[in-house]
Amino acid sequence: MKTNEVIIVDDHLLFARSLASLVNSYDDYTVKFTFQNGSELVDKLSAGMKLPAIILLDVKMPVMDGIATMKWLKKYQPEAKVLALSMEDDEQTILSMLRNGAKGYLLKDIQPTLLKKALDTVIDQGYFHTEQVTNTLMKSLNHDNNTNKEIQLKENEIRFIKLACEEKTYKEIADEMFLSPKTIDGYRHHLFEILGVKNRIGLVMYAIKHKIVEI
Amino acid sequence: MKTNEVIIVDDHLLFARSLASLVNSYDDYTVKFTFQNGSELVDKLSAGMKLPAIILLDVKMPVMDGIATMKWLKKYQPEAKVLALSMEDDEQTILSMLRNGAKGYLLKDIQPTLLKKALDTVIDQGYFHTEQVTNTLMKSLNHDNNTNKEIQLKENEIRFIKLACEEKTYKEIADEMFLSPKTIDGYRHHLFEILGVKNRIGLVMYAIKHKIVEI
DNA sequence: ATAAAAAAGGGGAAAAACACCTTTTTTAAA
DNA sequence: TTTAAAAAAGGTGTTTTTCCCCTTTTTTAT
Repeated sequence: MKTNEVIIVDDHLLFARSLASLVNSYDDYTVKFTFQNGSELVDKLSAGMKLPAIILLDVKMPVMDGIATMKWLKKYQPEAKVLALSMEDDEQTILSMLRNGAKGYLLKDIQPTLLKKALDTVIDQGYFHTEQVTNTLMKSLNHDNNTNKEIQLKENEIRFIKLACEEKTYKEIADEMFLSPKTIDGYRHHLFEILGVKNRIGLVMYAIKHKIVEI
Repeated sequence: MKTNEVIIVDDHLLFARSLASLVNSYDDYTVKFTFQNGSELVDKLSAGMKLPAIILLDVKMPVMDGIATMKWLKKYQPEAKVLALSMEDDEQTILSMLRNGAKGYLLKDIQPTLLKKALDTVIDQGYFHTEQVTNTLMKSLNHDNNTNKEIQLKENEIRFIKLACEEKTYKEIADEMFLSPKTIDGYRHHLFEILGVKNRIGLVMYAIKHKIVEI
């Protein structure tokens, strides 16, 4: 039987190493490499490394995270079969990974046997989704409003949001951004509208939920 | 050579299982149990199970998290040797675990070989601390102010903070808590003072940092 | 060239922040 | 067990910030 090559990308070395030994214990899978972040993977692929059968990709990583990695893969290696593997179970993250082509999304609290099944199913059918993740997605689809549709924020808007999460007045933010307070007021108003929030508190909560600011 | 019993407490089954096989590969350590949360551990200890040589305890868990578990152990099983094992690297969490008696705090991105060293050192010397964690603690000690000293919030203050993280006016919060807006203003003022924040934004950020509100 | 957006601004209402000040309730100590 | 101190709750009013509506100018893109 031919063995399927697996690459693990996870900054938690302890986990990555442990996971590797688990995967290696399956006799039709072999871990070829473990990388600590997306950019190590991208470097190797850019240097001509051939795609493995499956990439197990963590979402939350420093340097180049799961979503950034998926975006790169979607563009330059769309054939890559990626299983996202993460403890982040928020809609936004899951949606983002799947939108960018992940073949499945496993939460790290799954039963170990499920990993084997996921690997097999991705090899056979090209995708694998747990009930848990499917439920999350369904919930998000039936969400009263459309919290979906990726909102693309401008550079200045992001700068503004970050400052709005600090204990600053809009006047101070305006000074720091070398803009008129009225322009800041415009940013504020526009963001309230497109993000569907009512006040600065809502803006801050949005920023945190969507990881625009790190806590 | 006698083998040291280890118990792993971690809700991420995949990780727990993988970690167990890693620990079992050391010939002087044996994983006796893996539990999914603190309360499973507490149940077994309450039922008379004897303490293992070392407990590897995750911090972020549903049901009964690491800090709650440490508090229980401190009270009822102060002899327990616990190594906290977590990806949370924020001061507050680390401090809280160590204050409650953890013998060490390992971040999940450590080199796998360091785990063995940590286990050995805890057995031999009773504690083990990485440079990384020591640095975090030092930084917190030298922190301009005293962000330390666990602040004990009252029930009503916590209720208020949670509502303050929603897009509500103080008037609405007062109504919801059946209190005068002026009492709410008192809470606000008092919290600003004891938490060292300047405005409601600061309060919200504090609440999130200290996990008073879930996001 | 023209439309769309970003930036800047005026004026005003509402909410938040702040400053004192009073009464009641709880807690701790004499 | 009274008394002092501290915490909780409420009152009135001022200043500052936030929020909202609407207009003009400047920049950007088609």
